[in-house]
Amino acid sequence: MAKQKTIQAPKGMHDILPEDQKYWRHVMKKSQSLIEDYSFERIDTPIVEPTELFLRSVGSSSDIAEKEIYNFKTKGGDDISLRPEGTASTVRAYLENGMNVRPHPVKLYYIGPMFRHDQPQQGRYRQFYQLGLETIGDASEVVDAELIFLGYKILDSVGLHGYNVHINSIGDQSCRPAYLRALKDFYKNKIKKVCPQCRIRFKKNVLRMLDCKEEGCREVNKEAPPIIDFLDDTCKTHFKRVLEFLDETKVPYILDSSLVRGLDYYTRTVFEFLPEENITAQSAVISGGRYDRLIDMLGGSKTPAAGWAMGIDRVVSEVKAKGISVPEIGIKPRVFLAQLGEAAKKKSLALFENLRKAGIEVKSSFGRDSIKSQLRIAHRLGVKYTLIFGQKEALEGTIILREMDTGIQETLLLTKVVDEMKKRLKK
RNA sequence: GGAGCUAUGGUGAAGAGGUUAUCACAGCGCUCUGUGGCAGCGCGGUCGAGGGUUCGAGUCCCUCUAGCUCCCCCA
Repeated sequence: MAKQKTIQAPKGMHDILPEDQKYWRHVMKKSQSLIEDYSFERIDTPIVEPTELFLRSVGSSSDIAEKEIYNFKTKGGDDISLRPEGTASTVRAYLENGMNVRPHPVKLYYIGPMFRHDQPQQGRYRQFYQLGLETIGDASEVVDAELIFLGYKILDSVGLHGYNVHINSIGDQSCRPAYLRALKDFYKNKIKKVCPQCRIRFKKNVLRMLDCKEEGCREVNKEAPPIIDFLDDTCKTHFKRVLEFLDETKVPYILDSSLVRGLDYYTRTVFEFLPEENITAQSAVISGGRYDRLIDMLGGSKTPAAGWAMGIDRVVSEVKAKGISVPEIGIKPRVFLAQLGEAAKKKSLALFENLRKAGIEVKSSFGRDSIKSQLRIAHRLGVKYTLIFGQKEALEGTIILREMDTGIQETLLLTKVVDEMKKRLKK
């Protein structure tokens, strides 16, 4: 029979191999414990949702909706999408499960894979993992600040330092329209100087013109009126107070009037965590903001909320790149149980379990037959002792204990072996 | 959507048109059911896929696919 050709993972998707699991576990454990200390509760939602949920939340003119969404029809004809982010699902679950009657704010977090049909490159995958926080039902500035502070603490706790919070306010329904008009006026007679993409943005979403990276556009944008000047009193006060809270927390932040974010649902505060140096399009490890209108956009009553999402893949790859040491996963064995012959093999399983139950870090390789290969494995594992359990021993009810460093062997009674091992390993 | 680079056993590499594709490490097996850390021997690739040029291609050309990277954009 001809050899079958192997199958690759879908484009932009990859496996997380055993040797990398410790980094993932480290990042998730550290962040989860901090988040739970701040009384966020975990929520898990389906990885697919009705496509309309994302179109309504993220905005139909956003890149996510226009070209990055994985959508398909079910056999029943429903239009379904793989989730491109977590906030919409969380809010949907909040509304659907009547969480609006719980004491507010409702503080939720999620961890899981997200999907965007995008061109893969460094720090950017079609399936990637996010950890996100949402605080629903509290309009006060301290919420924004707490979220940002917590993000900073999380990066710190996994061992990543040197990140700045880039922050801006993009106003709300009452003051943003005036700003958008001003922006339109500003760009009107400069339209031939900006890139083609921006000409489209001019019609669809002027705000996005501000964070265009094209050389020509950046030049133009320098002259653009800053949104701060257009914030109304409540938005301005909100922003000011968020910054005051941040001053207290000592989180390093940078005011960035070009930061507008790609999702339509944001109001007022928006922010990104970026490294001090070598900023690229994929540098943001955490980003988020306030979204006071999303919940009513999704059919709830008007409820203020704020949140952020962290790209776990990016954090993990930074942790690896920086050589931060993380705890190993699994036991490092101190005893190897080698067995040979049918009789011994049969009894080995029970013996292994007895040793394990006694708290002895033991490994074995039951499938192997030759003592030679078993000892070789024992050696590679770096165990201190190997227990050799053969035909003869199984018959006599004994077992050989070999000290690996010296090669000294002695015979023990099978009934005594667990106690003896416990005693020896204590030293 | 646009651009560049890459693609040889599991991993890392050699092979710059010509006999059975080389090496290291790892894996597995055997020598060896009774002993490891430097043993010996063996197994496993048809060279990303498909076309083309040529007497002859891993080696040249084309297309596709994937990986990496950049633009766009995002976590």
